[in-house]
Amino acid sequence: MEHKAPEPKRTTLRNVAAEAGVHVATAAVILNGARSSTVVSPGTRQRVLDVAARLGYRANRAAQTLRRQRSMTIGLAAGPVQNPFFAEMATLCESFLLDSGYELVMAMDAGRYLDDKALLETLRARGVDGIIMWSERETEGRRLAEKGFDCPVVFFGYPSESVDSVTADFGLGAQMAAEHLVDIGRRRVGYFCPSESLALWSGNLRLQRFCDTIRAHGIHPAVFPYEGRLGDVSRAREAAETLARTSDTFDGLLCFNDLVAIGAMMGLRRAGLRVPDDVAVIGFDDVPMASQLDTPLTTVDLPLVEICQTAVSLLLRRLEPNYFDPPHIVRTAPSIIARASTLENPSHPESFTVQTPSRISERNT
Amino acid sequence: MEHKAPEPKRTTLRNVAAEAGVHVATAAVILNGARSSTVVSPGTRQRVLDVAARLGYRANRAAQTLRRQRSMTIGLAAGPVQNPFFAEMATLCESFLLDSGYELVMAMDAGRYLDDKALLETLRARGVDGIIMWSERETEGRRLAEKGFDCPVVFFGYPSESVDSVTADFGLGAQMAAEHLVDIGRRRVGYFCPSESLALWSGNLRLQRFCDTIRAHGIHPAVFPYEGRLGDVSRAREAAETLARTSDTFDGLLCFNDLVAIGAMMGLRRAGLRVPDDVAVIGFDDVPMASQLDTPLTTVDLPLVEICQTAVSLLLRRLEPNYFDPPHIVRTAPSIIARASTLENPSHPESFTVQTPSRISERNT
DNA sequence: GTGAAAGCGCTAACAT
DNA sequence: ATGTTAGCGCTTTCAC
Repeated sequence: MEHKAPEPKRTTLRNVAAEAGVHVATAAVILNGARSSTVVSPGTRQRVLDVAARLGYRANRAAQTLRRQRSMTIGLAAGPVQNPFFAEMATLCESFLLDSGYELVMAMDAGRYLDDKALLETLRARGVDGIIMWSERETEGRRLAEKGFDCPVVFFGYPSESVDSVTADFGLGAQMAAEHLVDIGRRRVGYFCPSESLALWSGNLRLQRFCDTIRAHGIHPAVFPYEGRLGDVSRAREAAETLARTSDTFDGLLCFNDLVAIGAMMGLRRAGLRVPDDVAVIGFDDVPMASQLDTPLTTVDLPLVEICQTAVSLLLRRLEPNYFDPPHIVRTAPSIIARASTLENPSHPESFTVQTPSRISERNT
Repeated sequence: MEHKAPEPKRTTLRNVAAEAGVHVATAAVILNGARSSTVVSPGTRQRVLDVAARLGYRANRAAQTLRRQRSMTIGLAAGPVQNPFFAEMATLCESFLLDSGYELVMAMDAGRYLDDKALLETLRARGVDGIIMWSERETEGRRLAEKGFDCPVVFFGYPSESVDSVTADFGLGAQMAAEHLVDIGRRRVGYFCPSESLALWSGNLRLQRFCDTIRAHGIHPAVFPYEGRLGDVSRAREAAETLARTSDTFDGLLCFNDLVAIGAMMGLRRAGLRVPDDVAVIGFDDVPMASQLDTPLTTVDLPLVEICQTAVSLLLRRLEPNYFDPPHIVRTAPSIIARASTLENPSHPESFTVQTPSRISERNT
């Protein structure tokens, strides 16, 4: 039993041209606006436009890409989109790219945890003109990009000598968090993080600077790493619960990120500890859920909008012909958003202050 | 100051062929495995393979797409990836597609809330061979797909007469949830949902069947809609808080989805109500966070893996030449996962049972 | 102001 | 077993 005819062949430029009685080249100039010396008469233009509209013409991207040698797409190689931080990042990048006429294609990886080299290759094979890459460690992909990939790459992560990069001052963030814990009177403070984060540049930075800052206050910091991945709330919860049951040596915790902090708060609570009364908790990223929790979470907020905006413009700049600037390094400053999870007087559970230092954004040439 | 030379031109099939001393066509058969009558001698094959590896040859997708008239990509038009349900859906679809040699391109929409017609067009313009579309309402996009788009489309949503669709029995889910609330002794039960959901097929289904089921038990159900979007936890929280402060006519709540339920629980708690003691709460979707909450959430779990798997195979089937079956409708059954948010005796906060009816998957011809 | 022609990189039917 | 040929749909330089 036949249901439908084979698909209607798509309208091509040739069809439009024929129907309008002009040459394909003319139609091309009118419809796909190649900047050309060609000027067309208003009459012809309108006629072609009309015909195109009537026939529902849409340019064939593959053909355009092949001919123009650029696809007007940019690839994003980041973490799994299940992590709200990366979901947000993807959305922001896409938004800024669209403003410039580009489209975003994601190397989603289907949770297969390919190495980032494969991600890069996949993206390039898909014909992207450039790549925004979350790069937090010395990986094969990073090395590949650094020694000169066949399309421009921008890192979001730690600075590179040979590739544009945009980075956030995670150290400062950790310092602010540490000082905040001390400010509210906590003296037995620790850093709680999944093992995966220890391999990351920013993970180490957070850890180091947190400890340094705490020590500068004459306090001995504790570090509580647990076996787990960055976005795994349930591992964080289990680990925190275990930790709380086997040790009571802390009253303040900086967590690697908000997801970890959310897990931690739940684990602590299951173990009978109260947040912030017994333990103050701080996260990183300000994911949407953070402000909605029963105990809203104090967090170090990265200027993600600025980060994505910058990454996009750096990349698009590289795409301009005859642009051979040395690599840029753009640094952005985090801010701390204080909420109930670090409230001094936990009687009313709303956020009490938002401390936002002016953002620095310097350029290093 | 010059930083790097213009990009190295990519290795093309012609380069490889020349270097290996064979014709491009031969190289094409060897490297890009076009199914052809052509058989090559092992010697030549190896030589070409070696050269290709040495030169780092990768096929130009645009050229292949243009020539083959298929891109080996499938588009996904669904909700925003910030919603964990859609993030999961995207990941699953991508995974199944990869298994079949296809890639997933997402119409992410950058939070611009384009109508789905525009989404479809965007995807098609990007050259996808087929589209998986979340379709829960009579929209322009749905109509466009139903009257015959120029590539196959599969709906995830409610059944269509002219397009393949996969759907979950949301009605059954709502019924199970309603009965569960009654079972645990709740008598003043309501349905809590964002206004956006009322426009959705499944939203109405949940609402209707919930009310019907409740009435069948001789109880008068309440409906609490609030102004808001599907994935907006904060609006749900505010609405629930307001509701709790202005009315105490409920002790059991079915929420449109888990995100709404999470917001609801927080709002209720802020208003001084306890979950499940004062109000039992149920969600839909079983998002990862649901099981991790302080009060783990009872939820109606959709067989998302099965749904995505099915959508992918239906779509790929349509792509086969000479396949003209009438539209398929595949229905999947939800199950209810009972956790602490509906515990009868809320003394210990772990999940106490997982009730999973066998899944039905029928086909309608 | 418009048309002609060449070709982007690859594939598939056909010839040898 | 390999080479020839003819484009896929579009852009761009150049000629008219």
